[in-house]
Amino acid sequence: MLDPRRFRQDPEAIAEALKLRGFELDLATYHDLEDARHKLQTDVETLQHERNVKSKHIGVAKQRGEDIEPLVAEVGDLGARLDELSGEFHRVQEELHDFLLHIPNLPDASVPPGESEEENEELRVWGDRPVFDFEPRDHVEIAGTSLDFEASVRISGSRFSVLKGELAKLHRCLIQFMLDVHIAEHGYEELYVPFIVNRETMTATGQLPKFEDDMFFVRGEIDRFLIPTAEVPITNMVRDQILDASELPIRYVSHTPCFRRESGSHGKDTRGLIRVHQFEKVELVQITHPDASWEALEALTNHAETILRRLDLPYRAVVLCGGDLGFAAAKTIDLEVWLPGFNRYREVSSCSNFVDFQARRAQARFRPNPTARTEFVHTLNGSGLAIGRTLLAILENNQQEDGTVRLPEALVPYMGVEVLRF
RNA sequence: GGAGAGGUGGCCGAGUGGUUGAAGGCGCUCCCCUGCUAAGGGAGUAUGGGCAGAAACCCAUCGAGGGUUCGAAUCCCUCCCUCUCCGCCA
Repeated sequence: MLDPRRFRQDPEAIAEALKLRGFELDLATYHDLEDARHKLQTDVETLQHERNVKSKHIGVAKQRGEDIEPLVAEVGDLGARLDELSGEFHRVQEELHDFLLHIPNLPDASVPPGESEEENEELRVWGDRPVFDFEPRDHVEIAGTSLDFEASVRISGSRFSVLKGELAKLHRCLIQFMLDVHIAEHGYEELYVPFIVNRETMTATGQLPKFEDDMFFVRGEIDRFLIPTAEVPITNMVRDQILDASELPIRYVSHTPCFRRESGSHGKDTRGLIRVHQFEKVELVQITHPDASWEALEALTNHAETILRRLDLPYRAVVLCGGDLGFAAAKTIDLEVWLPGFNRYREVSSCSNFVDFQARRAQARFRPNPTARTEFVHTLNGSGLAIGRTLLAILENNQQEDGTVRLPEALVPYMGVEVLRF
């Protein structure tokens, strides 16, 4: 959520800034709501004050043993008027709050203009794309029967996967490898978290209220959702907390499954492991001091890149343009791995700084020093990395003519072999 | 799933209808005292909002939401959560 004060001060400037991401702010509605809110709040608080004062008089009079009837009569229909006005006030306040919850974060000044991923800006390219003296296959062909979509369709439907044997093991080893690096070398603390979360949690990180249709809903006594990313439970570790400045930065890493409806992507990426309803991810989250978040974004991105480099996977880093930026992000750097089977780069990690946008929704604060007022922390996250896509990148980049796959050195100790045969 | 007990500030904890945003303690901040250490004395110390900030003033908040009342931390209802015992279970 954006700062309501900043909003009040200069809504036009906010509208202008949001244009970069292609968001048209409804200023007329905003002004109507804000004006109504202001008037109602003043009126309601005046009436409440009046009621409080009179009630106190009654209390004092009663204690003295005086007749309180005239005083009670004096209060008259104050309660009724107050009920009516405060009802209206709360309706407007809620409407305004809901309006603000649907507004995306402001793009950082360094975010390039643009409408779609076509206009993302390439930051750097790493590694040599493999050259094959045969026609490279895609991961579905390479994995053969180890990737059993016939089974996953029977079990669940389209956009799920069943991995078998060595392929399933490689999947597990990738998770282990990534966790090991981030914990031992990058200073992250590992978390095990719930995969089913409540509405408040989903609202704090920005998935709700706007993107409810993209989420898997779990029916029950209270509304719950399957997490679309570990960012959701991890960032909510600090929801409603007042941290001590000395606790920052907090670095968490967690491996979780991620569940996505992919509702708007019918017919897109239907082959293989690229876009599925359930996939695994090792996620990095940082909670930082507001002054430290941009530096932290660089560090976090580098932590994710380290995994790609250790796995000898050619990749590039791109800055997302305004139009491609996610709802809650102020700036995002995507890491895209080269996929020979598709002859293109595909996203394996998305590293974002949300500045205080999520923190404000989550009421995640810290105290700069023992006597100071609280301030919102900054939150960041990035995949380190998406497991399924990394897995297929390894298959496709390291395939050999005979259909075997040579493992990157970093994985050999985990797998116990150097070459996989499917 | 059954029975019971609870949810109050950073923490512990008092408070069953009236100047209670909340006693007391711990912790923390500042000051004083003390030749180190230990200890002592004083003052301060919730969050958000009205309102960019400061002061003053005002409003809201005692798990959440409703209700009763002139007035609710306190009474009533619904929900959520925690703990104890029993049952069940990996």
